[in-house]
Parts: sequence; structure tokens; C-alpha cells
Amino acid sequence: MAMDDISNALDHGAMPDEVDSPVKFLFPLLLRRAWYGLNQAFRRRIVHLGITPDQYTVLRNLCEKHMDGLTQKDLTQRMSSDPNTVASLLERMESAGLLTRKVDDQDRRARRIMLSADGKKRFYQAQAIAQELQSEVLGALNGDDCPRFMHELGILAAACRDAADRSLKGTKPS
Amino acid sequence: MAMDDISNALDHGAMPDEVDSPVKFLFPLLLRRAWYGLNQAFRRRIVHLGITPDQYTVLRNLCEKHMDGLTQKDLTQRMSSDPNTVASLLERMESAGLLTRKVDDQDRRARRIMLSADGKKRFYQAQAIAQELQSEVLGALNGDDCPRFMHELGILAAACRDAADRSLKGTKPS
DNA sequence: ATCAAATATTACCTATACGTAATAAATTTC
DNA sequence: GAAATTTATTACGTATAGGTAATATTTGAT
Repeated sequence: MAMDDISNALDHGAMPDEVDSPVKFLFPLLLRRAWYGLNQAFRRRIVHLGITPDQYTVLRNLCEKHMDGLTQKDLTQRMSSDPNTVASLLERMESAGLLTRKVDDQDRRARRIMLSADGKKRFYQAQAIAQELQSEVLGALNGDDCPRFMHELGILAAACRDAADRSLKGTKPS
Repeated sequence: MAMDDISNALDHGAMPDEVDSPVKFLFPLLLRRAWYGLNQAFRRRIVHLGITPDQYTVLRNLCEKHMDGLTQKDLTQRMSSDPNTVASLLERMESAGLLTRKVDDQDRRARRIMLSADGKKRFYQAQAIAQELQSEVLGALNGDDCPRFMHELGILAAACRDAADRSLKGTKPS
């Protein structure tokens, strides 16, 4: 409800005596705060389902119009993640019976991931919770501002990913 | 540059054939993409300084007007983090000579963290890189839109943190 | 002063995040 | 069409993220 600009954004977690530096570095600071907060909230709300936020992300990707499954590479790209991370994540999820992995017919290097019935069931339970959580959080924003905000966040997300790609080799500035 | 609304935001990392689900869950998706991308970019750009993005965050907090140092608890709150994570993070950073830890005089349960000369030096080197990275990323946005966006992101970050706090005990909905 | 409750850290455990190297299978090249 | 190259995954190691329990102190109540 407060309309005071930047100071508002700094209130949470800021003790006294910080005055100069952070204002020029607000974006990473707020992004971190939002991501960690959202993640913690979601983890705490789905712990009784026996899955983690990242595992939920896997389930979501597998559920979205992919009855033929996905390869680990596909998942890695969709999750903005890493092949190693995805591999161990899927290993745990396979042990937990959430999904199955089988060598792909066309490309025997790849593993095709398929959701199990139990995985699908738990996903839908978690999705309802995710929906509720997102509603609570976005409720803090004026409904009218939301679409524009998401549009801009999408632009910045793409810019961040581009920056990461550029930073990989020596292709930094140009 | 493109003014097509939501579809734009989904382009990156989205293969064909997804149509229905993700639109209602854009916020977590884009937040994840932005955070992971920004983090990857920064990690890759500061690896030569021998510090990680999280270690940079510690250094930044220690550098911001705190010549008397901070306790681990202070740091934990400022970083939206966890006592365990901060403890092991500081342990590594102490071994690396970036900071020192000594028992607090007033409260002997607490450890007061002080930046070392080397830590401060490496922080300033990293800060220049952080500044450049943020400029590159925010350059994707119209300069005029930036302050309002940051304001709204701050509101959502606070809402996420609140949601996490509420989700801890049984205090979910009310 | 004394004992109970609150608090700052640590210890230990599981789950990512991600870099490097190894492996195996597909693709390209000559 | 066999060798070189690219590519999907795994193996292994270090750095967070964070839950639970133990420890050491401080504070509060009697």
C-alpha cells in the first residue's frame, strides 16, 4: 500500500545504517530475495507430498503436453539447468517411483523420461498448492500492473540467460 | 523491442507444442529463469577472482557500512539465507582468507565476522563486474520502465518472503 | 542466585548447482 | 566406410540450501 519508491523495497532484511551501495544493485538483490522466498514457501507447502520444488519443476515439464516423454537434454534446457543436476535429480525421482527412464529408440545415447501414474498424481496435488501460492504472492500487486510486469520480467529473464551464454566463452562484451 | 505480450516471454527454452498450462504459472517460471541466468553469468565472470556469487553476497554485506562487522545471524537475515548455509559458507571463506571470525564480546554465543584486506580488495574487483553485468541486463528494458519495475519486484520479493514465513508453521491462509 | 526458556552456532544429512573428465553412440568428413 | 568430431549422459568433486538435533550462552522468572 505504501507508495514510497525504493526505500520500501529495501525495508525487508535491511538493518539500520546502510545508505549508499545497494541502490545501484537492486536487481540482483530483489531477484534473490524473491526467488529464495518463493522457493522456501513452496518447499514448505509440498514437503508432505514427498517432492521438492525442483522435482515439481520436472513433473510440470513432463506433464505439459509431452505424452511421448522428454530426453534429459530437453529437460535441462527447459529448466535452465545443467545436465549433471538433471541427471542426479532424475535418478532420485526414478528411485522414488515418480518416473521411468528408458534408452531412446532413435538415439541410443539419450534417455527418454516418462511420468509414472504416481508422479502425475502427486504433480496435480502440488499444482493446486502452487496455484494458491502464486495467487497469494501476486495479490500484493495491483492486478492491472501484473501483465506488464510479467512481460518485463520475461524480457529480463531472457537478457539474463543471454548474458550467461555470452559469459561462457570469451564472448563477453560484443 | 517486440510488443507481443506473453508469448515473447515463453520463447526462450520452450520447444514446440506447449499451449495451455504455463501461462497461469508464469511468475515462478520467469523468476527461476532470471535468477539462474544472472547467477550463471556472474559466476562465470568472477571465477578468476576465486569467489562465487554467494561469497560475493557475503562480501557485499560486510562492506556496506559495517566496520564493526556482522554476526552470522545478521548475515543470515540479510541474505535471505539459512544459518547452516551461512556457517559453512563462512567457514570456507575464512579458510580462503577472505574474512575472520571471532567470538563476540557482548554475546559469546555469536561470532562477529570481519572482512580481511584481501576480501575487501577482491570484493571491489567483483563489484565492478557486477555493475557491468547489471547494466547489460537492465539495458534490455526501457530505462523509463526500470524504476517502476524495481518497485514492483520489491513488493513481490517481500510478498514471497512473507509467504515463506507464513508457510513455516500452520499459519498458511489467514 | 537458580532453573527454565530462548538464542547463536555447529554437526550431520539430503538435495541441488555446476565444473571437468570419461563413455558411448551418432554425425560428419575425407 | 573408417576415422575424427560432435553430442547425451554419467562419474566425481566442490559449493550452496536447508531440515533436525546437539551445544553453549544469555535471559527471564521465581
